[in-house]
Amino acid sequence: MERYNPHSVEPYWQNLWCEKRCFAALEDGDKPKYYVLEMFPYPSGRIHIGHLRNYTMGDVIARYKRARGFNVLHPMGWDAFGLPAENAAIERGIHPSEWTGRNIATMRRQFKSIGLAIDWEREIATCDPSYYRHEQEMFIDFLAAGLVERKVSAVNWDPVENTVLANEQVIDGRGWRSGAPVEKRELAQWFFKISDFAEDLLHGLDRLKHWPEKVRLMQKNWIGRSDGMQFSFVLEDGEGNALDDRLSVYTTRHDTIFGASFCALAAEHPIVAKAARTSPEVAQFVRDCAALGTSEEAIERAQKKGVALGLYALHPFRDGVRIPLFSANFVLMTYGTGAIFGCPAHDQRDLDFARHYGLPVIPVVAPRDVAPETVSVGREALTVQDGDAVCMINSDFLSGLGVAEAKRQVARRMEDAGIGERMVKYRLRDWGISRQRYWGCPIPIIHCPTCGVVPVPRADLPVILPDDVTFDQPGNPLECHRDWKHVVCPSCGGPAERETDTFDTFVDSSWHFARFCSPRSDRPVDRDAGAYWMPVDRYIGGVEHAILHLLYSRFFARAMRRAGHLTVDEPFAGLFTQGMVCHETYKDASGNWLYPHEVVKDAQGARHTKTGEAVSVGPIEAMSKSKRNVVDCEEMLAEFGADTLRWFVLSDTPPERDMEWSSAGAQGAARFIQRLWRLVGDIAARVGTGARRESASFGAPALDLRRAAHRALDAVTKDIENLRFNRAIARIHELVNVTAQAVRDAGEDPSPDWCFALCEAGEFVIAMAFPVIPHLAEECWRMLGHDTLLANVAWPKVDPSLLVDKTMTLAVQINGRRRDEITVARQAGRKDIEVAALASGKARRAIGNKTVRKVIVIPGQIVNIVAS
RNA sequence: GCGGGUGUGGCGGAAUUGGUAGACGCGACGGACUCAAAAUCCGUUUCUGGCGACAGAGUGUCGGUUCGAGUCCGACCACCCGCACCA
Repeated sequence: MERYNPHSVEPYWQNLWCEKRCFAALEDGDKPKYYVLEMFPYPSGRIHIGHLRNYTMGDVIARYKRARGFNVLHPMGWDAFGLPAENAAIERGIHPSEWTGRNIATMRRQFKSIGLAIDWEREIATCDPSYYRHEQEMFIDFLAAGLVERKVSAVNWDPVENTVLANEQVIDGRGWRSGAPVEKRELAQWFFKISDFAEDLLHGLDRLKHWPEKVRLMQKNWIGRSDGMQFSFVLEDGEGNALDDRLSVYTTRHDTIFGASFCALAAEHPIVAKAARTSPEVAQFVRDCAALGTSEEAIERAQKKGVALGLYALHPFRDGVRIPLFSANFVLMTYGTGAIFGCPAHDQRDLDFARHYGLPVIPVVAPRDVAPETVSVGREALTVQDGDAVCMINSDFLSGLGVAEAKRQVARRMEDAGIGERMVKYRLRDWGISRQRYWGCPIPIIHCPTCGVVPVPRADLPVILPDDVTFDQPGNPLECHRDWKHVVCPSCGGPAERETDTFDTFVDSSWHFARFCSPRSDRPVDRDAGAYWMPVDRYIGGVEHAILHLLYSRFFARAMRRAGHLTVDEPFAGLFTQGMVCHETYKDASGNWLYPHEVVKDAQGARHTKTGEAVSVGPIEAMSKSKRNVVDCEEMLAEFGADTLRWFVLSDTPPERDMEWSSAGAQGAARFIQRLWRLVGDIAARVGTGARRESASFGAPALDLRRAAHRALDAVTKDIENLRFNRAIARIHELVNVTAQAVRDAGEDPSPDWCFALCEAGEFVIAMAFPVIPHLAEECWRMLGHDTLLANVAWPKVDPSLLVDKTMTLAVQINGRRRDEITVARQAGRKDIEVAALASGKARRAIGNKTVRKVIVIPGQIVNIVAS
């Protein structure tokens, strides 16, 4: 028999699906909608195996949901702005738009060759002015709605390149390209006020039932709500003279106020700056802190250091108690008020600091059953959990109270005294969106010397990125462009300058899911289309976007709703985070990374294909260009065809886990493809392609096959619904095995009941495999005599009566140990089962001369005989 | 440090959520077909002992609950991920 040739078959069906517009998303009819979306790719050049796996998962869902009678939206677009295009321009002299355009063309062709059920009519690219003009318009909407702010903020500045660097471009405190030490520079930048939504973004997580718990938790921690209070201390100098300044601190542990033994201020705190004017020691400390750098590593290594300011805070509840003020390097100016009170007894960091500077350590919370005077603190701070078992000690009017009640009392007294108030704070910061880059969406703002900041009038949108820029000098090409930024002020008509910053590319990706609903609309989102398709029912992508992209998108949906563009505020009802594709790593004797195709493995081990030199095999890691452990997707397609690759990347490994690519695995998938093709060929050869009628009666073997087929269909349906593709594939394998055996059993000239059962089993296999291997499935469908497109055929129906057997098989255990298996009628009662189990020879032998004490019968599952 | 997760054959992984551990695939071994190879097909494949029927052990470790534990509870070990001076 000839072999199945994917290279001739696959393009045929791809063209036919395209011609018949099978995957165009329709909004008509009574069907329910389903919106499935994979995170859109950055057009980096070529697709890799990770893309293949990611988009195949979405494709399976899209095809399955279509078969289940949904109107499916499954679009594709390009996250096309970003730094690599500018780097290509600098390194290879190719314009970013040309580089990006070529990559898109290549990747589109590659995606089409893997047979994705995409509505290509809805394709978008974020670098297209027809896309980003709406982004500019929404920025102006958000500005009007008070969701945008301009403020000064620190950036990484490369003094040689004369440009701002992203955090990832700063390596060991130096610019990645220039190698120059990076400076902190204060620049006026645009911010989205995402922190306005902190509470809503936090609460919204509770409703996202179809998100992985892990991602919800990560977002929750990122938003970082804390409930505390902010209050202020009266200050004195060393001689006891009252100061005008008050010291405002934020704490979540106001119950421990009687344990306070110092206050610590960030080096950038205004009171510290004031103290530095008169104290050289403080001034030196401030300089040291500034020089320390801001990398997390540096912060981690730095000792807990501080300097006394010579000032004192007066305890709010205890007359005459003076608490010394320090500036300390572990206090952040950017959180709370930039100042804290330290309670060393119950906080390790405060304790380390207090021990170092010889400050008192007063325990204020202790177990109720311990005498307060016996509580002492050693090297470890006492961790206190709130609860009935602990109470306040050494704390004046709080002593004896529980932690929660103590907090209430302190808050009430401070509020009554007008020195503080309860306050909620968040870790979440506003989203800085200004980038001093060329290849991004221009920020539609004009700076006028007389009118100040003026939004570009809507009639003048889009602000288009100029093509004629050069990359031969450092800095932002838009800044250097000879005339682009020089404009007249739309407000006063005087000379003015355009904003030359562009948006962070996360802005582009924060609303693309909405644009797909109506990609050619002259509004950002057509109201009806948005209301119909949103939210995305299933969003698929890597966990690396668990925080930023997903949080920004959630913010955008809220902001768009406020501006009237959307009717939902959660963009993604369901989220699925898929694992990465990994591969072994290889190095030659001199330590150079090798590509997998440069390595052969045989009995002697791994060696170089050309030199024959021994190769060392390293750990299995995520495919990356730097370690060269990548396989080219197009080469694999040329070798195996799309179906084989699609089948392989979903087999074996659960989709949320990292999988290992291996050529043996791909070959195994290829074998299955051939096997399925032969099986369907065998069935067609035996039963013909004519009409088949359900036989009036089925022989036992044919009925068994039908049962297996319906059981498999039932299981696969549930598995696909739950995205357990590896299990679905295992089930399909099982049915293929059973059906292949049945073909042999049925013989060359099968009876009508066999014909029906064989056909049914074959068609179930094809229909179930279709979402994963659509080309072969279409081909097989036609082999069985159908002239319809399988892409348009409904998912088969399970006959529930075929899911139950006439008999059931139960394990028989003696004292929890399996000894035998019995088969009884499905309707057998507990007593019948017990009798059958006790009659089993093996069971009897295991019982021996022991006495049966008890028999536990779980119908359908197990019998356990307890004997002693 | 804080938070979360995972641990099952040579490997990827199943196990109806407390009920026959190892489905399915990969790899390996044996056999058939072939002059030969590829392809294909049929077996075997958790470990130990035994020719065998069979017996014993077995889901990171130790303990507990239960007629029954991979699954639940407690303690520990190992690895992975996220956040990280957040007051």
